[in-house]
Amino acid sequence: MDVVSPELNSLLPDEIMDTEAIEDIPHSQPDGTAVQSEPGDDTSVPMETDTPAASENVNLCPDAAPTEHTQTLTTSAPADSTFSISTGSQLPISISSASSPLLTLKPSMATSTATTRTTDSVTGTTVTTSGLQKLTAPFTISAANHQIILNKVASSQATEAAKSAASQPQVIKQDGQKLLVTAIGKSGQPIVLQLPHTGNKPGVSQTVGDSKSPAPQFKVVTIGGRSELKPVAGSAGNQVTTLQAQQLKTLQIAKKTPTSSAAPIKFIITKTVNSKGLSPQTTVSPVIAGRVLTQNSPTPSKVTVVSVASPTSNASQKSMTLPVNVALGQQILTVQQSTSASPVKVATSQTTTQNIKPVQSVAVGGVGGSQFKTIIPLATQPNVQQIQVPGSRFHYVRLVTATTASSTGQPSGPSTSSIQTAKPMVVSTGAVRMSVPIVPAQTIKQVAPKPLTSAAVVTTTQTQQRLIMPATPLPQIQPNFTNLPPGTVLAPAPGGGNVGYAVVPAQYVTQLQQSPFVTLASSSGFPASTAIQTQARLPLNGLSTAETTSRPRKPCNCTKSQCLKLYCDCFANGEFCNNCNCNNCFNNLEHETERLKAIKTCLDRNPEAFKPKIGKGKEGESDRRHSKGCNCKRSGCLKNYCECYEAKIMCSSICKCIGCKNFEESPERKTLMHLADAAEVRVQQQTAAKTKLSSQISDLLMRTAPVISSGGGRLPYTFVTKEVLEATCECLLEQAKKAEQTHQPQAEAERLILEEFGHCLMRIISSAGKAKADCASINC
DNA sequence: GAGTTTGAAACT
DNA sequence: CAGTTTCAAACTC
Repeated sequence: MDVVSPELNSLLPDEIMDTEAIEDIPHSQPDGTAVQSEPGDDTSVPMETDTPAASENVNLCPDAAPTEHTQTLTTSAPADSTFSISTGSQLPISISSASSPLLTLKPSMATSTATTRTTDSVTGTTVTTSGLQKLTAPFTISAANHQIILNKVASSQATEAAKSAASQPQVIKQDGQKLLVTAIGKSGQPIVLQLPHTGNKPGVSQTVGDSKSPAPQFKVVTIGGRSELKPVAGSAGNQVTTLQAQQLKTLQIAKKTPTSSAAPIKFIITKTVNSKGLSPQTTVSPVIAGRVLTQNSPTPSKVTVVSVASPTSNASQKSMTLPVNVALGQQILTVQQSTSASPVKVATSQTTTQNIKPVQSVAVGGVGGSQFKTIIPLATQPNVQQIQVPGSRFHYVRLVTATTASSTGQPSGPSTSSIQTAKPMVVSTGAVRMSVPIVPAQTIKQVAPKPLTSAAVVTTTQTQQRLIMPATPLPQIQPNFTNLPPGTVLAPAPGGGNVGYAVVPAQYVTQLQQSPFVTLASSSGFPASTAIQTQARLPLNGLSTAETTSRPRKPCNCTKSQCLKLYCDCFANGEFCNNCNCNNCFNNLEHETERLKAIKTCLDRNPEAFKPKIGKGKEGESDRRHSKGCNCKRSGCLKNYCECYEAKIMCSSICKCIGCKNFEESPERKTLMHLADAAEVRVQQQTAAKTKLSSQISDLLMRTAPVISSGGGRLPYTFVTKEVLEATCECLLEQAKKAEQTHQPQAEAERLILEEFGHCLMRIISSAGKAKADCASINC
């Protein structure tokens, strides 16, 4: 299976994290395509925050004994001890194990994430591990010091070396219980994760979660960003299991600096913890840029997520009560890098038999079976997993089909562990998974488009969706993220098994979910009920969010541009054409390749092509002005031909217009504005009147429906309904009370009541007349 | 709705 | 960078 090229991966925001299920082959994608890593994939997948390649290939455990207390990760990989994690036909990830002490997790697609679903060998609980993304981290596991060193695949050479040695079992030593993660930050400083020492010797089964052995803890350390511990509620189904093998951790570590985003930080953590032999002291010691965070947990079986270098840590440290199973000792930590320094929201898919509400679970699988399971309650439905990335303007939603998201646990005995069966790990491929930023129903602050390499974070209320990302491997296309329009949504492109992400306007997510594509691409069928709700939009060309939100974009009518040029407003706004009148439209997912080329062309021509034209003006000038200015010659800049006028801003000094009348003192402009205002008021009034009338008519029609049905030859409207009678009577009674309270004479009271009755009759007649006329107009 | 006008985008 | 062409929206009838 083809994989997305590293170049393409480099284009994808690191925040985009998707998880795919890792399954046994029997649970693999319907087509059975297991992604195999390609040599070319071993080449460094460029990441903007990568440390120099030379330093990425890490071998931090020279003293590691290759065979001591180790188990191969790919127990059943027949030929090369390589198991592939296929993240679906579009998001393949392969993990190649090397026989050397170095254990290489090599996602063939950097942006792919993996959701590993394994079946606990003992408890039979199915656990889903999410979070492999951009996992280009060959890591070594030190047998001497309990360290696991994760690092990116710096070069193909390293990977090839790892591959060549794949025939040999992976050696993971548990002596140190230290976990070293490198290449996470730009600084190149490794992160050392100190694995908990359970005190148990390797190979000795230990029950985790019971009264004797508290649940193991592991700490997830992030570089930069605030920390927020994602509570992971262990469920009753998290039974204690005995581990015999490595434990897999998948960490997603954001690199970006924390932002003002209110989105909680979450991690996608997949961990297969082999707490056996680990000392009771659970310590995660990340070394970040020389900083070492060491936190000791009194309860070795507890998982702690710690955010490092989080200046704005507002979330209390929460412990994830993970029922970590005691196992032989080695841990596999996969670090999912993100350019965001802020931690990312953990999104893991839960697939258990437990009666748990929408949850996301961390599935843990190991040679000895699943070691623990993490259940993360979700606010959203199981099939729509939101991934909020603080520090990013994106909100991601992972669309998970029922195959993986809601798959039931596989009751399996101790001998049915998927990993134990040594079958290639294959991420559920048939499922449609998308990591797409979405804007929740409520408008949130988002981060303006910034270079991924930039640590600066600019918050903005803009929520406009733009499209930029390639869905197919297009190495030659490298959009300038600096100029990318905000609000990019990533989604897997349809139809292609080798495609990665497609840039989808956020609102298109809903479209996708409801479109046949999703249904077709999804092996299990994607519930349409997971539609994402309303989404805010960015100010468009200076218009406020409210304006753009309340006013749907006009459909384009392009005929010759294929909607792949800036002539097309949809394309220019970074949106897919939807409900447009265009012909031969290529501005859709089906033509993602062409579209991406067009995007690149536009960006090459004008790096700011997708930036809003209306921006902040110079100091002393209007707050809003056209970025380039207009060039009007004949319209006097008083027609919508003029982009300044269209944006309801005045021309500025940078405009090159001739005969401009779009300035402050222009009488023509004032007149036009007044007329426009008056017209707008009229339109609003008319709209309100129509709305009110329609409502009334609808109400009347509903009330009179039985009468209509029983019709006869009578007037189709019987307005003297029970409700009308009651209302009339109430009016009359009220009038009588009023007369009584005011001590009116009886004659006067009767007069008032009759008068009120007359008013009621008039209202009834009036309504009847209107309804009749309107009904006649609509052939009622 | 068809035709015209207009100016931005694209092209040379 | 300037001139020309293309294009689709805005506008007019």
